[in-house]
Order: sequence, then C-alpha cells, then structure tokens
Amino acid sequence: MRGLVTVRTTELTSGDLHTGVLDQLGALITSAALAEGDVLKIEQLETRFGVSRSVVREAIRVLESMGLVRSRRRVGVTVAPHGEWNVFDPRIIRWRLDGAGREVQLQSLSELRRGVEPVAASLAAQRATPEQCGVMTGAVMDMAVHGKSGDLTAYLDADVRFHRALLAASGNEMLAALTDVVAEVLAGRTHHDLMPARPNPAAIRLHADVAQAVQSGDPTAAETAMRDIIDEAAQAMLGDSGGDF
Amino acid sequence: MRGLVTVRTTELTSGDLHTGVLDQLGALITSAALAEGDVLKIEQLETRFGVSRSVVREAIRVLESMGLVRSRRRVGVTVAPHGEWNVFDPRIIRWRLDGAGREVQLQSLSELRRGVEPVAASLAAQRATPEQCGVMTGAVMDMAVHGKSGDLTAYLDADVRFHRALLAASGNEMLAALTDVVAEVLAGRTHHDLMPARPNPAAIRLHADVAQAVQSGDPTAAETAMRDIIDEAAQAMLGDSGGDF
DNA sequence: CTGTCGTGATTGATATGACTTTAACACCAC
DNA sequence: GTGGTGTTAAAGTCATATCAATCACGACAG
Repeated sequence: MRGLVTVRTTELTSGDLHTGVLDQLGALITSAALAEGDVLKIEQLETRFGVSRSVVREAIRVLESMGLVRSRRRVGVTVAPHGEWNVFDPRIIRWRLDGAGREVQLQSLSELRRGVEPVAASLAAQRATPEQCGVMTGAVMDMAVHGKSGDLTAYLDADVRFHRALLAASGNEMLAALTDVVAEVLAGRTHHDLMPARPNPAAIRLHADVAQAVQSGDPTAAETAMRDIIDEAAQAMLGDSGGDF
Repeated sequence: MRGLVTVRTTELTSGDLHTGVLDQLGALITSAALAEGDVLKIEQLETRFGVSRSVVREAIRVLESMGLVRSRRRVGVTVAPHGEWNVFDPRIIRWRLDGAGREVQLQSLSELRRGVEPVAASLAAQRATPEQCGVMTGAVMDMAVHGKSGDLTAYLDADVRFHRALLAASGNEMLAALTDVVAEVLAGRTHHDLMPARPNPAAIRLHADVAQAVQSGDPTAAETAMRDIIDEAAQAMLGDSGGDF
C-alpha cells in the first residue's frame, strides 16, 4: 500500500528497484550532497524512496560493500570517510564522472593512466597475439584517416579501439579492467574541447610506433613510445587548444 | 526455527550473517570451485547455509555488484564470466590471494605496481608535504638498519611504511587506494623466500634516492629511481634467491 | 559530585509468508 | 518448421514479527 501514497521520485531505472535506490544514494554520497558522518535511517529511506525494507537494505548492503557507508545498530547508516571508499569501483567512478566532481575524477584517472598504459604496452609487446596486433594497426590507420579529415568523433573511436586492444593484449586482467577508464579519459579530452581541431600527426605516428614495437616484441620501445603518447597529449592540452602550434 | 535444524557450517565470521555467506560464495567463485555459467538457486542457498532469504539475497546483491554473478528471474543466480568481475575490489583480491590463484594474482598485482609506483613517485615529488617526506626518510633509515641486521620482518615493515607514505603523498586517491596491493606484493616476496637473506644495499640506496628526489621536488628523478627499485626487485627475484650475487 | 551499573528505548538484523513480475519452456495451431 | 500462446519456476517486492545490540539516562553507592 506504500506505493499508492508515495510517488516514486525519479524513476531512473526501469529494472530492479534496488538499483534505483542505489544509484540515487550513491550519487548523493559521491557528490558530497551527503557528507561524511551524515546519518541515514533505514525507515526514512523506505518512505523517502517509497520502497520496502528489503529493497533499501539491499541497496545499503551494496553501498557498504563499496565502502561508502557503514551500518551500525542503534545508530543508523553513516556515510564513511573518503579514505574507505573503493575508488576503483566502476559505479563510483561513473557517479563522480556524472556529478560535480567530474574534473577531479578525470584528473585522477589521467594520472593513473599515465602509469598504467606504458606497462600495458610493455607487457603487450611480450604477449600480444597477431590478431591483437592487427586490431591495433588497423586502429592506427583509422586514426590517420580520420585525423586528416578532421572527424574528431571517428578519430576518438579509433583511438579508443587502439587503447582497448593494447590493454587487452597486456594479458593482465587488472590492466584490461581499466579499459573503460582510459576510454573515459580520451573521451573527456575530446568532449571538453581540449583536443586540437586537427589531431597532431606526431601523436598518430607515436601510436604507430607503439603498434610496431608491440608487433616486433620490443617491450622497452613500446613502453617509451606509449609514455611519449601520454606526454604529447599533456603537452597538447597545456598548449593552445585549437591551433596546431 | 531454521537454525535449530540446520547446523550453521563454518561459522567463519563472528559478525553479520550475510558476510559469512558472502565470503564463502566469493571464495568458491574466485577459486573456480563454481565455474562460469554455474547456476545457484536462492532457495538452495538458504538451506545450504542455514540462513533466511534476506541474508542470502543481500549476499547475492553484493556479489552481483562485484560482477561475480548475475541474477535473472526464472533461471537463478549464474556465475558471471571473468571479464565482468571488478578485479580491483579488495575482497576479490583478498579471496584470490587466499585461494589457489594466489600466484597468478600476485603476478597481476606486481605488474600493476610496476606501472603505478613510478607515477606515484613523480606526483609525490610535486605534492608531498614535509611530514610525508619525513616519514619516507625515516622509513629508509629503518630499512638500512634492519637490512644490515638481517631482520627481514622489520625490513619489510619499514619497506611497506615507505611505499605507503609515497602513495599517500601522490595526492591521488586512486593511487593511494593501491597501498594494500603494494604491501601485499612486498609481503608476498618476503614470505615466499624470494628475498635475498640480506637485502641488497643498492635497493636501500634507491629508496633513499626516491625520498631525496621527492623532497627536492624532482619528479623525473623520483620516477626513474622508483622504476629502478622495481627493476632491482625483479632482478633479485630472477637471480639466485639467497646469495648476494 | 562522580563513577558505575542497570534498564529501557531505538534501530538495525534476521526470519517468514504472501503476493507480483519476468521469462524460459512446452504446447498447440497453422 | 514457424509463430503465437499459456504454464510455471524462480527471482523480486512487500509487510510484519521478533531478535539483538548499544546508546542514553537515571538510580544508587561512594
């Protein structure tokens, strides 16, 4: 009978109810709308979201497993300090990218990427299959084509394909799991107009260098070329955004 | 009344019931005792663990949020393909380290670390506070002392303290979140007798170099020195384990 | 006045039964 | 065979009852 009284606010998810509650609470916490130490009562949440106890509890459990909240008897559900968050949880990353902390999150991810991708390149040079090499070189060719034509969307797509293949070829599942992170960084750069109107040919060449080094099984060359890619991108973003300097 | 009938097997956790179920199921899945595609029925799990639906459901929800299982109506809870696992989830890492896959997991973590720590060093050189520098240099001194005396346990402790401080000083929460990972790699090396009986003095010097570079605000030097640390460790493990070669 | 102990109130944790929704599967008509 | 349709297993949701922890507060001894 609860559903008749309380209008279910912001029916974001068509699927399971707990997902909706989870998403909303997660977004609130990660956006600091709920600050560390804030206390939630399960009963409040039931009425607030117009769902039953089971649903709220399941959402809370998941939030707890992400380290976002802690649940204690007689006290309630309290928002945990940032230091306890599982900041690698894809949902948390997503919430922060979608919320106010987008810039900060992208900064963190970029720094992480700078460490991860060179290692992935090095490992890929030792482990990549011919198929994976093919995907990479194909992606580089597409980058060249769309870079020349100035189609930034298609360029981004090829770029993501390249990095996805590289991370997969690293043969390390943890590195591979960061594919979405890297893709997000690349996309963020494009969508924030931090890309030059026409991609730097040098960047494309560097991608080709990586592909070449991976294919010929040269870990060191692959690693340094990949580091150059990231440094080049950083340079491009620091310089004028739009010119070809 | 269920509790009177079914003996609660392996009461591993003193705390919440769902944690116990979660741990057991998680360990089973990550150890491949439950393979991809295997199907679990909630009702089965109720009787198997001697707990109520609420408890099972909450555990399943968390497993689902980790990407270990997927729950679908009319079919049950199925073990998800490895590619969907949130391999950065601390619990998953823990389960794998404690289970049969320990070696593989440590290998993944080592490779990840090789990418992460140099970046962390670079960032720390730009952001570390004097206090953090103090902790690092103090840790290096302890490493020197215990290294000379051959007390590997105390050496490990100082080593972990050093790397913990460095990652924290990076000012990047994602890098900082990998502290436990790095600590685990370092500990694994010691506990698997992959350390020389007496730590290489060169390794200690490299740690000092990093601390020095961080303190003087030299990102490049910090990064390369950190890379040297990791390469040295790899060398030491490849070489004879015990001698001073 | 202070500290200890007991007791009640508050809130999460668990158990359970009833009902709803989804979708796999089988059956039937064509 | 192809396609529509009904059956039904299993998860999803709701509501309620009871258990258990623990915090607040007050009584009481010192």
